[in-house]
Amino acid sequence: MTTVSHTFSGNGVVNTATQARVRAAAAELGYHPDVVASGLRRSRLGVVGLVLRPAVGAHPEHVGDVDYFPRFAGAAALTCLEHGYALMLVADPTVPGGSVTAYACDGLVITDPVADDPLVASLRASRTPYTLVGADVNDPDDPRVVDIATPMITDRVLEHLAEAGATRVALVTGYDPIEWNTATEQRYRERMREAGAPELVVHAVELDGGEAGAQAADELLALPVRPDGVYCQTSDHARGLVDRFLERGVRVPDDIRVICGSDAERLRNTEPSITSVDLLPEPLGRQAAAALLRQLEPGLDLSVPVPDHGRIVARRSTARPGV
Amino acid sequence: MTTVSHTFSGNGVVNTATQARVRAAAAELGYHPDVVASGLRRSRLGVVGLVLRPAVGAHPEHVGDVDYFPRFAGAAALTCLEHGYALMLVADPTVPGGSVTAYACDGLVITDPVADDPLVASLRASRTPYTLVGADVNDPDDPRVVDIATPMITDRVLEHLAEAGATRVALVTGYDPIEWNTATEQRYRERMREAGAPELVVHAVELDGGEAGAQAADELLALPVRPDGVYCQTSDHARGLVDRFLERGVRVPDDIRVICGSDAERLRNTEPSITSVDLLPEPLGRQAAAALLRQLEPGLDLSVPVPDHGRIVARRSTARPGV
DNA sequence: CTGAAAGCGCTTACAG
DNA sequence: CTGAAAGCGCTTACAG
Repeated sequence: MTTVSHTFSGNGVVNTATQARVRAAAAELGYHPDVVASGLRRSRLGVVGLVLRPAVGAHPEHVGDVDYFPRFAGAAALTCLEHGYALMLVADPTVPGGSVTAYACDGLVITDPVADDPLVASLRASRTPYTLVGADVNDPDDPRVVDIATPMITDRVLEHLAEAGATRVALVTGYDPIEWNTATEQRYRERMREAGAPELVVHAVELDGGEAGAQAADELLALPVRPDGVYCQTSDHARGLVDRFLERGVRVPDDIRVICGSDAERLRNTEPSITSVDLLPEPLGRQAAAALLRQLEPGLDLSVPVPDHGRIVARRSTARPGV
Repeated sequence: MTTVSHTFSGNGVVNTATQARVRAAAAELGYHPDVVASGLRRSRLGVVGLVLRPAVGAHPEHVGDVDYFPRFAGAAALTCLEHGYALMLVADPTVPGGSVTAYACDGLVITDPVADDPLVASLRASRTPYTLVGADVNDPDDPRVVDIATPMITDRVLEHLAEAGATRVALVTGYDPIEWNTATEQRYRERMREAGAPELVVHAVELDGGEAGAQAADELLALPVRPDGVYCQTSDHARGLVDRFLERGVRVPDDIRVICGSDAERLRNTEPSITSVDLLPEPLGRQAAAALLRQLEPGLDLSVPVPDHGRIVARRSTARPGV
């Protein structure tokens, strides 16, 4: 048994000829080592977990912006596979009654952790390696965070709107307490204050985003100073918002320019098409996986490109009027 | 121990009050059942594996059409999570020296199995549940296949080219022995024979697709009868093919119409943009995951929409000349 | 309803 | 270099 174990794990010293005999016998018998038993014994399964926050287990229909998630996961998976790890997409184990599979992973990548994330607390307590994509807003100094550059992206968006001719810009953001929401709002308010402009912020619930976006449109149109530019973070909201504007006879982009914070299919082939930020999830996914693998195996040679953040895809909804 | 095991697994009978005490104690201690140990004992981990064929382990840079894979995996993952399973992206365990993690899964989904796939043979031998996406071309009657409707898609593509004015259509296909390649070629040849048209087939290697596509363009231009329409399956090939056409002064679509068999980012924002088939991987992913989950738990209530196959996204490269 | 005991298939010192 | 043995944390009949 020792010999077989050693030849497959590469741990002990085994005569090459013996190794060959072992492998030949294994092939003949269809034997291969049991990863689960080995994982139990060594407390190491060769699996990286990915949990998507917030709310994937709870509301599977709402995976943030649906175009973002598969691109992120795909890139992370390839990075893992290249280094002998599998990537497992797991449900949040802290939701009551939920699957606890996540705890089987050697480490976890968590996208968009919520404030005081209970899962992060639990991982810390059990000393499980983890990497966050976007910071816990109540713990901005955790070093195990992949930067998503929210303030810089906010700046770029506001500049783009200004160049498109907007002078009074509103923000439509969500309620989930994740960096993407809170840091965007914070930066937006800073910039408005610096410019002496009014801070026009509307919050929209994440669930049923189309309807929530329409309501946000109504709220914006009811403001004493009507905005002529809107930064709307999620694509569900942006879609509902623009449709409601049009219903009510408000022209996009002529009366109000709209930019969405996360690119998605539903922004492309519509009238008008909606400008958005491509968050470039692939390099982020590679980055996050690499950061975790480095914790799992400090010796690993992992060079991944440092991502650029937030490329703006200009579409009709921010074209200069008359263009 | 029995009591704790039973309260967490729901297997035996435990007094509700006792259950509450067990859970309270567990919460206080930070205890949760070890999925790996339980998996070892029960030979069931609660994990569905997904292996992407061909060649992901071997050539990670070449994941077929890169837009297809994450969309498929994302949809499959959501279906699994909704039913308490995790989805694990695993490397092919039959490649020598590769990770053997795939065998830890309760069942596997395999996309684009190659002819006489050794992994499929090994799963059959070990009676591991599996679902194939696209048939093994040497075993077309395996019932555990999710249909990818290659002949129907081929028909639609040829009709689209005909409507765009093409009268001599060539096919650029790959070498991998997967249904998508072989069934496309077979159907194409049938249709050409029926129409009394020449069968113009060029094979291009999958690796380094841009260069291979350029070479395919040269081959097509060297034919005695030059085609005026091309069905090019992969987006790498299509991109290289069209670029070479343009370099050599052949106009697309005026001289040759081009349609690509798999939609991808790189076909959209180029001059000319390239018409393609959106293979609608999301419903396929849901379908495949559901088929596997049904094998794992026959009682499961799984209703997934039956997918439509292959929606053609018309772009510039098949516009009627002069339009 | 709850303890004691065997065993899932490995890994890893430890003798031979 | 190769067997025998304990133990990873569960599950599951089996007594109490």
